[in-house]
Amino acid sequence: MALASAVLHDCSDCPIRHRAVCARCEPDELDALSRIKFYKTYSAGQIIAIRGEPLETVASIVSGTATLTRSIEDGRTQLVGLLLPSDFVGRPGRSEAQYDVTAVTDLTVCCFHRKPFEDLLDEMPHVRERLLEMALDELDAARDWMLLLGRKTARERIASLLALIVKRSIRPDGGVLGDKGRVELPITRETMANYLGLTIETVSRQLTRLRKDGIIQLEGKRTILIPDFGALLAETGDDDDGGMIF
Amino acid sequence: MALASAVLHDCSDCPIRHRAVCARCEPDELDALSRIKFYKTYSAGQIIAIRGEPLETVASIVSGTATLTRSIEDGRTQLVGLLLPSDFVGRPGRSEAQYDVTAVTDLTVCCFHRKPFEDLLDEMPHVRERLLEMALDELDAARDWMLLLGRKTARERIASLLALIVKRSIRPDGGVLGDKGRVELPITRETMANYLGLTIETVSRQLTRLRKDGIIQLEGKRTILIPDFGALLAETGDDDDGGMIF
DNA sequence: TGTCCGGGTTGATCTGTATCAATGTGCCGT
DNA sequence: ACGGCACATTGATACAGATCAACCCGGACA
Repeated sequence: MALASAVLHDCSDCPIRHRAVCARCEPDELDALSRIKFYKTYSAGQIIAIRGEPLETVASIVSGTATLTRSIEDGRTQLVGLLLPSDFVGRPGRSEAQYDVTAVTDLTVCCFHRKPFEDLLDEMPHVRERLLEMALDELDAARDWMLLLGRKTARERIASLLALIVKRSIRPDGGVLGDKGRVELPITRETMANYLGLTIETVSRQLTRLRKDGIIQLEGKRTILIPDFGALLAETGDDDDGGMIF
Repeated sequence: MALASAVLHDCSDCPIRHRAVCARCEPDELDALSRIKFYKTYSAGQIIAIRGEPLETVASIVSGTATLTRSIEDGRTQLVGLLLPSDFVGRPGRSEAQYDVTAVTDLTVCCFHRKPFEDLLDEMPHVRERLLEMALDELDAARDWMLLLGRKTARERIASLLALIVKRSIRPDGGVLGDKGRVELPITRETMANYLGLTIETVSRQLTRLRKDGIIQLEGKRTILIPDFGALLAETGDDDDGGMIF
């Protein structure tokens, strides 16, 4: 298969590398995708989709951050997915949003209408194969998060989240976004709390504790320096490094 | 496509209906599957796979219950999946177990060696399509569970688990396993606790509270009667009924 | 028939995190 | 330069659920 050695391949003129859609595509397939794709932008805080309401598009995140949330009427909210550039959102075969989707920063997405996208899937079996791999990766990530939510302490949760964001900042090609050891948090304390199943006060307290213990340094509210990534990993409660090599 | 009207189709002589593998298969495809399948049995408590160790098979649960767990060295354990008859376990393309898999009752599984199964996948695109649907369903379930683990109270968690087991006891063809309103718990209090992110003591206490409040009746340790399923659902903390119709 | 043992329940107490409340901080618009 | 506001930190207290501990129950087995 041509292009197979490149794990990810740019989607024609897409400024980012779609993890699912464009990997392993032939040039004519990229053309076919290009004909049905279109871009959309959202501003920070904007609601993209609401659970239960019609959603007739699927999309790749081009830039910015979005969240998937589930919540109960009394206001309790749980973040169930963090969408970063190259992530895919939307489910082939389903015409209603299953989660609330919100832009937490300014956001650009590359969209496809669901129906023509599904038609293309039938012509490009490797895209469906790739979607299956991604879905299984997401499932593994969700189950890791279940361990975090069910059994980890507040401190371990914070450390795990920071480690996750660092790992996600490292591109699959090995390049690093930004300085090594400096993490730009793409989310507020409230979003962190909703991801971790904690309150913002507990998030804040544990961040200061980690700072006082020398595990992290805070540079402003949103930038975190990690002098020793191994020390951070040791705080996550995980046995292993989650498959990272250093 | 023949057999499409039957949502599930028996895999040749399999005593159960595989949700993924055999749905929508043509007779010759069922034959091909039959040639590479084999059965295995485990006794209650037996370990089937260990995270990180080689696992060269995928399988469907025929009868009995198994669990997927993740745990940390200090003993904290989180159940990340409950495997009931017709569930699929194992990941195409991966040769190591990602979770600990344990039989909690006597168990029969229908196995396929990974490699020939993957080869068949390439010849039967609808099986991969079905696997994608299942993976996405599992992902939705995992995310629902994240809401439970992150934000629900102990009482809501117990009610949610009971509701889940009731729902899973209802076959997709509409038939009900066992009496309506009578649930046979396939798992111990410890397993329940590990699924719900609680301790066994809390599980026990909340079950007695639900009993005293008339939501459930306990008949022995493992059998639960639910006089009013709606009342149970009202205790789960969920807005809706999860797509069930009554 | 006794006792052993895994699983379950119940009680007393402890503790990590939530809750309630006050204060700090940076940024934007005017 | 100055409110005003959203976001964040810090402190005091409350409480749900964990922990520690005792006891119960029923089945296996000598």
